[in-house]
Amino acid sequence: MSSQNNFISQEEQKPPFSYIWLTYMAIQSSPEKMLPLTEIYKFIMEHFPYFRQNTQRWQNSLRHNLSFNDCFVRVPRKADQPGKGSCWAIHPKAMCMFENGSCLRRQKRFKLDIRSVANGCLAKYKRNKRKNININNKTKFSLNKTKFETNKTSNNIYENNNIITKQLILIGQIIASQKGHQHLFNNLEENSSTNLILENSKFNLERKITTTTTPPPPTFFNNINASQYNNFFVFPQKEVNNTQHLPNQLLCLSNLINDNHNKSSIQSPSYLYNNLHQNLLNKNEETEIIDNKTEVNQFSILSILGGLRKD
DNA sequence: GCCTGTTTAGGTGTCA
DNA sequence: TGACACCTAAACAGGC
Repeated sequence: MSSQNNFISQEEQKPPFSYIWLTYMAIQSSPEKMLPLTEIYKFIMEHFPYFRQNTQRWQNSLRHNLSFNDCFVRVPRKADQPGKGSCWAIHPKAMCMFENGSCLRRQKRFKLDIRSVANGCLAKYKRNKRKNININNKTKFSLNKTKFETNKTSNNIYENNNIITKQLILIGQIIASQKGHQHLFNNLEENSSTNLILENSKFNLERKITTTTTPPPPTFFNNINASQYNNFFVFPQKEVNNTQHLPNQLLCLSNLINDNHNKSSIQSPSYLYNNLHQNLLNKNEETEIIDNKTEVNQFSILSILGGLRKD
């Protein structure tokens, strides 16, 4: 066999990187560590000639990876940034995954429980709708029992779970309401909260809800000019009017957004984040923050805000 | 109609 | 060998 036959050009040889890694490299190459989809495409095609062909195929896969993997988070595009769609960033907690892992296969997939609960509810609904399955609301959105071992002996765990379960339900409700499926969650808390609480006990035990100090300024927002987000976010009015069911984190968030909305003042993510924390600390109820990790709070808020974007 | 984003489904390869 | 990460195709929705 001739050496010529063995030669594989750059266009023919697939780079030894998974789509997750390629996306990671693209995002990390940007000054703000976030890129819109088109820029991610552009980076990959510029650096890897293999991807200049069959663009439809790999771009579909790449979009699938962005949506499917929790290590990627969607953040709103700046007001002065042209183009469609959002920017994509790496979840800070997922960074370690790229530091010492294989570029082809990670040791473990990065997964956010909250998002998967909310998305799982909607996915389940859509799937059943497509199959014309009529399911009783009482059981439709319970969590997977095999995922969380139950511990029914501790009253404290039960109480903590009640708070977190409400948050999970609410996040699901908010996301669902944005997509017109709010009615499906109307009776969820009354009918299945006990199951949810028990099923979540291990989940919450691991999180070890603890007191927090004021976090350092979020580095993620350092490059964001607050004025670019003027009047950007709004909270669903029906949730604001129903405050007795709002957990503290979301209640404060809702108040901040709507107060500022009425005053036509700026509601930048960094403003909301900092004031949200301050409000919680003032109320001395920081133990109810769903996750005391600074980065997670930033991205939880951004994630929620992304769903509430007012165009 | 195209682009972006979400989700499902089925397949392959790798690892413990 | 099963679990899981990853790839691919495709359907679909919503926005522009």
